[in-house]
Amino acid sequence: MRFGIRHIRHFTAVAEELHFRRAAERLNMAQPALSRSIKHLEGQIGVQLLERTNRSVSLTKAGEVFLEGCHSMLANMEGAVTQARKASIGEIGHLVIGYTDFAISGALPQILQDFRQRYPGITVEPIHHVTMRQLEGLESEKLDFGFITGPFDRPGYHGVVVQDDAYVVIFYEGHPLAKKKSVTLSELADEPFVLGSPNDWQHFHDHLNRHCRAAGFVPKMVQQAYNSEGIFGLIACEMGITVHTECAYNYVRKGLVVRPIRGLDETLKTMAVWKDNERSPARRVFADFLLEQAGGS
Amino acid sequence: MRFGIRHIRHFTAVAEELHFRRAAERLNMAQPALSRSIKHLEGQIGVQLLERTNRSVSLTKAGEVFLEGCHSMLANMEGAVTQARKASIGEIGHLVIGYTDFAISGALPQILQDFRQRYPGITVEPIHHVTMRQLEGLESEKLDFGFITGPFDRPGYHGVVVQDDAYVVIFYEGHPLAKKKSVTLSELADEPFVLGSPNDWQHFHDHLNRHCRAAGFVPKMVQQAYNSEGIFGLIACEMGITVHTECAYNYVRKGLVVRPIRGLDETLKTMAVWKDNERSPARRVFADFLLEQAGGS
DNA sequence: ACTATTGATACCTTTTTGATATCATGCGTT
DNA sequence: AACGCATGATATCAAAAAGGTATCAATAGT
Repeated sequence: MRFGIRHIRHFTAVAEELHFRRAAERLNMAQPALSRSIKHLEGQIGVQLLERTNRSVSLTKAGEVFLEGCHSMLANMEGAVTQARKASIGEIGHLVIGYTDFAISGALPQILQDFRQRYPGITVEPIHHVTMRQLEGLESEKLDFGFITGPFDRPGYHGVVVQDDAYVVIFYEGHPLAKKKSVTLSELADEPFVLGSPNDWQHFHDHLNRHCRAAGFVPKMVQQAYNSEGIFGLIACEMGITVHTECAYNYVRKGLVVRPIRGLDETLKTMAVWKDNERSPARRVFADFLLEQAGGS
Repeated sequence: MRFGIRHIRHFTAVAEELHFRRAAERLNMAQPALSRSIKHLEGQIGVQLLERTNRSVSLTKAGEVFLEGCHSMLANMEGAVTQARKASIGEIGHLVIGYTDFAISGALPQILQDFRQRYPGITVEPIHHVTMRQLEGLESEKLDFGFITGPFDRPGYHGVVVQDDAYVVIFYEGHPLAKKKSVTLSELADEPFVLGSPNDWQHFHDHLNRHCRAAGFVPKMVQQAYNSEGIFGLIACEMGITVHTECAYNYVRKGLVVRPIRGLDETLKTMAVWKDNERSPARRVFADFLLEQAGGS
């Protein structure tokens, strides 16, 4: 079966015009070459596709069948080329994106929504992981992007802050301090804390411990949970209080009270981070999108 | 986009081997030619498909996407060629087949069933028409085959008898003659007849009238119907009797009695007829099948 | 630094494709 | 019946595409 796309184009033209000369004109070539081309094609597939009398041309049954095949083949080819071109400029692709509790409670949903609207050809696959696991995923190329708890700066990586949340305290209703409009960290020195498990929330623990140490105490953890929902649940049971970030305003359950922390200027930064990779145009597109969002706002 | 199937084959080989020399071996060609071929392809679609370091080859995202396209394209092409070949030898196709009441009550169902089992690639589309309409359909190529009431012999046409049915009389239960094991035509001379409408049943009428005339009478038609079912229904209402063929044994309703006609050696022949047509391999296949069936039995 | 491996390049040959001129056939017209 | 016109086929030559051989350049492993 030695024939090319050229032959297929020729055949479809003749099959559609049912006229060699007109078909040849349409193909910008001379009629004899076309005759030979068709004959070659027929020879290669071993089937007569056209019935020629000296006055007219008509398709054989096999020709009809083959014509259909030709059409889908040509469409298929155009499609493959178009898709490949789109893939090369990052108009289609797939991104695996890690996120933390803070990211999904904050800026990430809006970012992904905007991005998907602007680049509908790029599918995103968000996966929940704590910061450390995300960094491993990025290193091993299992993740394209991480939305992690900052700060973060590592050679070969890029990052942009997408969230810059002030810390807040979360009380159950009826807690004595809940009556105040705001509290200071040192007021919490003797409170029992409900916190994320140290393994999974390592970054947050580090930040919290640092701030508390600055305020002159070490937080007493009385309960731990595996995610924000769990923490809020335990607080609702009045087992303790916690420090979280202002993104909690969006998600905290009934029966809980959120209060700003007076005198703590530190914030918890959530960053989008990624490794450059020439092989993934979609990744560059998303990176550019993130930088543009950060620069624009 | 000037590239051929050749290029696609080359690319898939390299993409699968991720190695130019091995791919070239697989394609039975030299490595430099392959390198150039791929480069040409990339140039034509304007996208880099392969990432080459001097030590290894890998697919770009665009390459991955295009590879998928190549696979379906190749499959598509193989399929088109195979289908065309099958169509040319009549292994796939479509046949429009006319039939009369006598044919569908007799041999046709078994014939079609056997044929479809043997040539599953050929679809059949049976259409009910009286003999005259079928002959028109054959002439205008709207029908591939007719199953008509014979005899029939016309230049350019072929035919084979598929059914050779003796005539029978159909009485309602309680009719005086129904008590006899058999009757002669002349015994029916004064009976009221229920018959198919002359327009639609022209052939049958001609035969019946001829036989009755030979027996010395003209049948008195008191009711007409448009098909066998209708005739049988009217007889069940005791509006008259009819002459039909022995295929009625298969279908006649309760309350009716079928009796052979003594002394009438004539039969009603149902024939499959068709025009030769070089352009329809499926038609020749079915014709051969019919002739084989007729010859074998 | 040396070797082996890998893809790229240069140069030539073969194959494929196309253009021009011309032929053969059959239909419609005179 | 003869002629002309339209149509596809054939012959021949030229150009383009594709392939082969020899060789180069880069690099990983020793």
